[in-house]
Amino acid sequence: MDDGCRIYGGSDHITALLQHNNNQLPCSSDGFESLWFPSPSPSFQASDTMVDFQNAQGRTISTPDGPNPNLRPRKREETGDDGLDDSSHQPEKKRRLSAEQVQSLERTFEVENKLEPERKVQLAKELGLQARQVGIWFQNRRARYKTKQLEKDYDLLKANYDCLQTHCDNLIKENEGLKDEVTVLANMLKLREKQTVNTIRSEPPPAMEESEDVGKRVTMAAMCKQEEASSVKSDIVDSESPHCAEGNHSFLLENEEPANSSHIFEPDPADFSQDEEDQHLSRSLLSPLPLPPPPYGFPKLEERSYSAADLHGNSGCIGLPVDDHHFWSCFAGAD
DNA sequence: AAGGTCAATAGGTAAT
DNA sequence: ATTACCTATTGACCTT
Repeated sequence: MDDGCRIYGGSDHITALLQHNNNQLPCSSDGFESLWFPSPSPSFQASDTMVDFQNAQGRTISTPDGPNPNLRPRKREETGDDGLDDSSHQPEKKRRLSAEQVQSLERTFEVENKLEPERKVQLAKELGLQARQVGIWFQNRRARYKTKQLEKDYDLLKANYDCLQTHCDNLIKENEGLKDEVTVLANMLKLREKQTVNTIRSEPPPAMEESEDVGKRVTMAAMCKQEEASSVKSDIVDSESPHCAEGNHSFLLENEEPANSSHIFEPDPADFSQDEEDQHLSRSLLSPLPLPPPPYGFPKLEERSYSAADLHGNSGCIGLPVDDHHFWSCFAGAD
């Protein structure tokens, strides 16, 4: 917002009105119903924390909040347009609220981050402030809280991202290791096949006729092929099972019996449970994470439901469905 | 003097 | 149209 926005078209009019016609005050029907002018108020507890906008005219106008000795006229109840040009009176002096006032406001904010109009007026009376000041304080306080919360959310998301990144890297490494293992085992099988063929060739059966001999050889070669195929297949399957980590590949190399497919594909309860685990993990990793809304679409305070507990920092899984809390709980340490 | 904090302002939006 | 709220911003004050 540049200074150009601060050229008050309406306020110039009002200022001129005040300066040139002391007895003509803006009435409430023109949208300036909250206008008032400073004057000492018996009920007001003077405080050096108050903003002092002593008006030169020293006039008073009644408002729903009563005469305000501190503040410049405003168009709207809480944050509306200013009714006066700054250049028309003394320079504004901002004063901070006293520690007691802030303390009380903070206490109230912990209970209710938004105030009912009646409560606002009551609190203002208690603290010797204008209701509008209380409203502005709550407004700014909500903004501060939201900023802080955004920072927290960002830190949490970043920690979650880093965690997932690490997990992903580990999986990639593990996958590469398993691929290497498959390659090594496949090469070993090829070597073994060659050795088998050489053995058959070097030991021809003595009492076998030529045609019978050829037939046998073809059959044996076929069996070898079948064995090779089964072994490789089972190896790949097993590499994805827990047996892989237990080093059971040696079974395939040491066992002289042909590969038994019924054994290889025998359903193993452990495999099932592992599959379920893997599938669950895959779902967790592949499905879109239940991320909180992006910053540009940050939910309104009402939507976020700023409860008292929330205000105390219990919002570890902000915006997440309850079901997702289990998943996110693995990052609990990140907070 | 620079940078941070905070009360206050300006303008926009949604609900009524 | 009014109202309450939000966001961005200003400007006074304070701390370093």
